[in-house]
Amino acid sequence: MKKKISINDIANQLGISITTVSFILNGRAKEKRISEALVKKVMDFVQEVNYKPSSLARSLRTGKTNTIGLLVEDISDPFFSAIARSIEANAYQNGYKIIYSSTGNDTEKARELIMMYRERHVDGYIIVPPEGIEDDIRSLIDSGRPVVQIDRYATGVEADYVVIDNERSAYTATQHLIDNGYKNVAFVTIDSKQPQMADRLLGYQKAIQANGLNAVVEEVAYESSIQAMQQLSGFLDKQPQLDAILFATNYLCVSGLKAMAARDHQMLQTMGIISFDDYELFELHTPSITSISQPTEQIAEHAINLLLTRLAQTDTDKTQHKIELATSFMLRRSSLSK
Amino acid sequence: MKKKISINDIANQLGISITTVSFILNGRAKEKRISEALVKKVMDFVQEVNYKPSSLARSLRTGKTNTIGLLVEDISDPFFSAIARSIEANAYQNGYKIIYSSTGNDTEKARELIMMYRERHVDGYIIVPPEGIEDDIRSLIDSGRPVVQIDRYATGVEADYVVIDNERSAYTATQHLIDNGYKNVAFVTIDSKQPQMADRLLGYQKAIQANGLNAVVEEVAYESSIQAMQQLSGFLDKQPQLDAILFATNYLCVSGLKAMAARDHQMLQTMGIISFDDYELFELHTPSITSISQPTEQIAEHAINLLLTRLAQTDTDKTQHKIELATSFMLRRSSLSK
DNA sequence: GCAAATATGTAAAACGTTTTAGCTATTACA
DNA sequence: TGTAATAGCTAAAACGTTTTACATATTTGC
Repeated sequence: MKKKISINDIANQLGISITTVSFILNGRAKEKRISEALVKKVMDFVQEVNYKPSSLARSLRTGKTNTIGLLVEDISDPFFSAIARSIEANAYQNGYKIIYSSTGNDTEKARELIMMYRERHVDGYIIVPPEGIEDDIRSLIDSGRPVVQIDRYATGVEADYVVIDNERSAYTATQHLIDNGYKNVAFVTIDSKQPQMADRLLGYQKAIQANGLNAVVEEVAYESSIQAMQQLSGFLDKQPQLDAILFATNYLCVSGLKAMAARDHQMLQTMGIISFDDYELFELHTPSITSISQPTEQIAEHAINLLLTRLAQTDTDKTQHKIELATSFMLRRSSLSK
Repeated sequence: MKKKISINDIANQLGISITTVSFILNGRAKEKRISEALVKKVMDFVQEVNYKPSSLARSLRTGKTNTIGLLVEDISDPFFSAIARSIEANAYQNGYKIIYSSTGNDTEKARELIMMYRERHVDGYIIVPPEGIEDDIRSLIDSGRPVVQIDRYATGVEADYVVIDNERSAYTATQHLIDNGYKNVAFVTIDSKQPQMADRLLGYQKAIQANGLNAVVEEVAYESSIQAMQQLSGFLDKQPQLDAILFATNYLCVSGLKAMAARDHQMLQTMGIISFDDYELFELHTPSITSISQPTEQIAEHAINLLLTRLAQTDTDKTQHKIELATSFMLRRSSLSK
């Protein structure tokens, strides 16, 4: 348990000033005209004693922590963990570390977490914003801390975001079902008014309307898989005419699949099913499930790039960057027609 | 973009010393006999200006960052992300933040990450150790930094760990297959000599031997799902006598399922299948797949508790804590008998 | 031979806390 | 009245960096 060595120790042992050591360590030797000989001497010594600067002290002085705060809804959700993985890889390549948390889509928790991140002097934020977090995000922006939102965005806040084309994706999927002969297409979503869900609903509605069909929308107050499954089971009972369902999220679809499997295995074969968010399960399921796949790597890449750009520029550019990515349609089930 | 306020500003504005403010903020007012009146005055002021102490400065002074470094193999793996989620929840309740990374089971990357964590003065470590990381972990322990390993452990290192009873789980699963009439049970694993895999193999071998059967072991050099699927497809070709397979990890099983589905759908119905690590997919798969489910919350809870205990005690207790948890057998497939 | 330019380096402040050691005024006690 | 105890508060060092502003010696140009 040897004592940690500091820049001071180095300076003392070498009989030079800590300023010199600092300059050398920060690669400003040429600029500061430090002799090659001294540079070598210091570097060798640093190597020998395996000195590592304290990022704490450095951060205190410079005001930069090289840390990015990542706030997702649930890190154990495959969609978010895939994004987290990509963000992490990108960030590390650029010398940034990630500190993450799950909000559980709870506004109060998210608010607390943002406060914690602030106290820790996180340099930038990547946030999946829950409802009601608008002011907190605005406050971050106003105090010069860059924020990039992903998956959805807080309305009325001029923070960058990268999302997918929800309305078009939902429209295309619905139209696809209709084109394949389904006439009673339902939309199963969660009870959220956030834009990503609103847009999906809108896309569905427009497609239904364009084809002169009847819209059937079921909002699930998702708490647990079991509870959702029960609600959906009841829904299926009440709407026996349905021949297809578009699910707004992958976990809703999973609950739906469970509900159908539990009540009537035949239904799984005949029902037209499409889900938002791809999932390994959908590929292997019998029958396999067509899905709207989100480009997680692209989302992560755009988000981190936006953030790094903001972090690099000193002047606070006020123009908001809005990125809307296309989804890819994972057409699986050849049985996707009547 | 108002200036950040410091303890100094408070002291100045109130005409008192920063020492006093610090004592009050740290709840040491009574102990230090600060008058109630002054305490209130300071507290009110702090509230009013919404002062938040800089954790950086505090950490620099105290040497504690209240941060835990989490190093898993891959945060986007459902098993690890579930653990991460539980660890996160527990840590936050105790005032700790998590900073995480994925090693990809790459020793060099893990080594770098540990160095970064060190530089950042992470208080404690929770690590899924790759092979060859023994010295680095030992070095952490020797310098008084607590480390808890999960899922597996570096051999010959006296660091706490929490794992599952791999040998027994594999034995039980193998025996279960045999009890149900399967006679040619293979074990599909990855090409790793790490203890968790070695123990699974051992459990399988002992069960096979106890029943006087022949062991068939396939080691997959897992790189991608596709590549694993191809290798397994070849394996199935070469071993037509097989009637059951025990998979050492869930992703191997998924690759196996894909391989079987691609070549011969009938095989899926007749083959006895059990996989390590439960996965939502296994429940919904047709037929559903029996699995050995790891208690992720328990693993997380034990890990964080071990770590917090170490962090709390000042004396460096050298006794190593080894926790081995039981798995639960998710018996799914009623067809799990010939 | 002397001013200016250049080469090589350093002292000290600052970042925002915590904590040790101590100071002054009042009260208690005999 | 003199001394000890207590109540209430504070000065200053320390944590480990970065950075501004300057110091000293050497070389160059003429």
